[in-house]
This record gives sequence, C-alpha cells and structure tokens, in this order.
Amino acid sequence: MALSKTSVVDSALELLRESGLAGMSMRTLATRIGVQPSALYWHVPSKQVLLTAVAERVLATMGPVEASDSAAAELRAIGESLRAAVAGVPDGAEIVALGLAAGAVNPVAGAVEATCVRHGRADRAPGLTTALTGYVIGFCLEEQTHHNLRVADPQLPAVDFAPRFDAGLDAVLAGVATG
Amino acid sequence: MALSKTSVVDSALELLRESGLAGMSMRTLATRIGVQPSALYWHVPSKQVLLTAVAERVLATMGPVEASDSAAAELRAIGESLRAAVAGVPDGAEIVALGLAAGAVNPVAGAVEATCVRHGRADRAPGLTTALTGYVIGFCLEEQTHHNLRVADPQLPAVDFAPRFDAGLDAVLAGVATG
DNA sequence: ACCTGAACACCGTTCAAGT
DNA sequence: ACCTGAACACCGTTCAAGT
Repeated sequence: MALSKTSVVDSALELLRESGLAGMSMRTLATRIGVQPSALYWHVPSKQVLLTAVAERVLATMGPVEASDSAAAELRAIGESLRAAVAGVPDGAEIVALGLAAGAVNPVAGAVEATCVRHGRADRAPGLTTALTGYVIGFCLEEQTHHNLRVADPQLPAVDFAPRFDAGLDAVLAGVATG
Repeated sequence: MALSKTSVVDSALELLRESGLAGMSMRTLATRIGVQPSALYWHVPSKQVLLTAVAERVLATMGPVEASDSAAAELRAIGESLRAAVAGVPDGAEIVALGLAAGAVNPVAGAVEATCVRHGRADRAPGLTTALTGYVIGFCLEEQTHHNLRVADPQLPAVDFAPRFDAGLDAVLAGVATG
C-alpha cells in the first residue's frame, strides 16, 4: 500500500500517542512505517508542517457543544471540550499551539461566536475566544510538562490538576465582579 | 574567573536573548563561555535543570504591582506584568511553563492573593491565579511560536497580538455576565 | 575540585542515484 | 513518481583521564 501525506500523518499521530513528542523523531516514524527517513520528505516538507497537520487532527476531535439557556454553561462546555482534545494526546498543548500559530482554524472561535450570537452578545466573542483558548492551552501546557517531568523523575511531587482546571475556568467565566 | 552555576545561568540567559531556545544548545553555550561542553555538567546536572533556573530569572523580572481601589485594575496589572516578563525573552512562555511545572514559585500567586485579601475576596485567589497564569502563558506561547514561524518563513501573515491580548485579558477579568 | 578529550547514541534534512 | 543510501551538520550526555 503506497505511502501518502495522510498515512504519514496517521502514523505520526499513532507514534505521538505511544511515545509523546520526545519519542516522535522522523527517524523512528520512518522505521515504524518501514521506510527510509528521507522517504518521508517526499510527502511532507518538514517535521514542523507534519506537526501542524497532527495539530489539526487533534483540534478536530473537539466535540460539538449543545445549546443551553446559560451562556456561561455553553462557554464552560467549550473550554472543557478543548481541554479534552488537547489532553487526549501527549504534548497536545505544545502541538496545538504550533498549529494555531501556523494558521490552523480554531474551532473555539466558531463555537464561542455561535454562543455569543445566541445570547445577543456577539461583540464579546473575540475576547472570549482568546481568553478561553489561551487559558486552556496555557493550563494544559503546564500540566503536560509536569507529567513529562514526573515520568523522567518520579521524585517530583504529584499534582491533581483537574480541580485546579475547573477553578481556573470558573474564574475565567465569572470574572472579578461576581462572587 | 572560575565557572559557577550562577555564571552558567547568566550566560544561558544571554544566549537565549540573542538566539532563542533553538539556538541555545549546551554546545554553543560552552563555546560562548570558552569551555568544553562536558564542563557545564559539573555545574548543572542537565539542560532541563539549567532551563528551570533560567525560568526563575525570567519570573523574577516581574515588577511589583501597586495597590488600587479597583481589584480588576490590580489583576490586570498583574497579568500585564507577567506578560512583560514572559514576552521579554524569546520563547519565554515555554521556558516559564517548564519552570512552573518543575515547581518554581509563581509570583502571580502572591500578588493575586494580596489583591484578593485587600478587597475581601481571599477565597477567589487560587482560581484567579490559575486563570491569569494559564491565560498569559497560553497566549504568549502562541504569540512566540508565531514569531518563530515567521522568522523561518516570512510568507506567514503577520498578526498584531497586542490588542488581542488586551481583549482576552478584559474577557478574563469581566467574565460572562457583565458587559 | 574542576576541566579536557573522546566517545556514544542520537537528531532533521538534503540529494544523487536507483526503479 | 516515489524511494534508497549515504552523507552533512548537528544534538545531550557520559566518563576516563588530566591538573
């Protein structure tokens, strides 16, 4: 079966899930596919471009968010959906940040826009998109980096990030004024 | 003049400012200091530990935030101060995320705590600290990654991140409810 | 105590040559 | 069109040996 860009990205995502970014070299990817490293460069111009393609796959795993009468509930669901996608793959935060920086479409933007329009606050969509996306990426980056450090050195104290994520997301949605 | 951990970190920060993370190899760092690469390992156990020391230096550049009658104004100043520190050095977001994951003290925590106590909302400090820190790191990571991509490929469209940062920070501080 | 020299086990990427 | 083979220019880290 012939190699293609799609199949290379498929294999890259598999390898990423098994070994993380540190284990995902072009050479080990080639070995896994059963080809010489240089063969990959016929289908993909560089590792960076390959990773942005992986990022788009990761972002595509974000589920749709159902409408609700509470704008806050919808926005919370969007944030949790992005977190699920990013945390669903090792080093997802770093990879998605690369993808977004490279110009990948951010599904959060469309979802937040829809929510804001539905609640008559379309003007707030851009700021809320930036806030939600930045928060989730930043939080997950720290969490996943911590995880990687702990794999290398189990002496590092464990941290339960889940409740902290919720508290931070609550703060983002509540702002300063409300209690 | 003898080498020391402090002087190695000094040189690492210099090199980082000039060449970014991509240009900051242990080998070029050693060359710049005028020593063999292996000599660095007498003063520092690994590159990762060296980078966490650099992260602490970066975080230490956060200026103090003056008290105000508006809690939102103080929190905004804290967020801007973290951004200034992180954006003040190439790849600062990635480095600071590593430092925080490794257990570095987050100056944002103390500053937010003080602000919340002063305004009688001490209970909100942890969530706001997580929200502010995550947002600023996530935003700056995307911004700095975009910058790095644009250096490699000037075809990539330029983006003005400054107003987006402000809009996102406003959204974080305002929450969903207020207009 | 502190550093050199030399090696080990890797990287991403290029490019002529094959089919 | 698609892939191999071989090379180029790097990495982080270790460790015996020197001083």
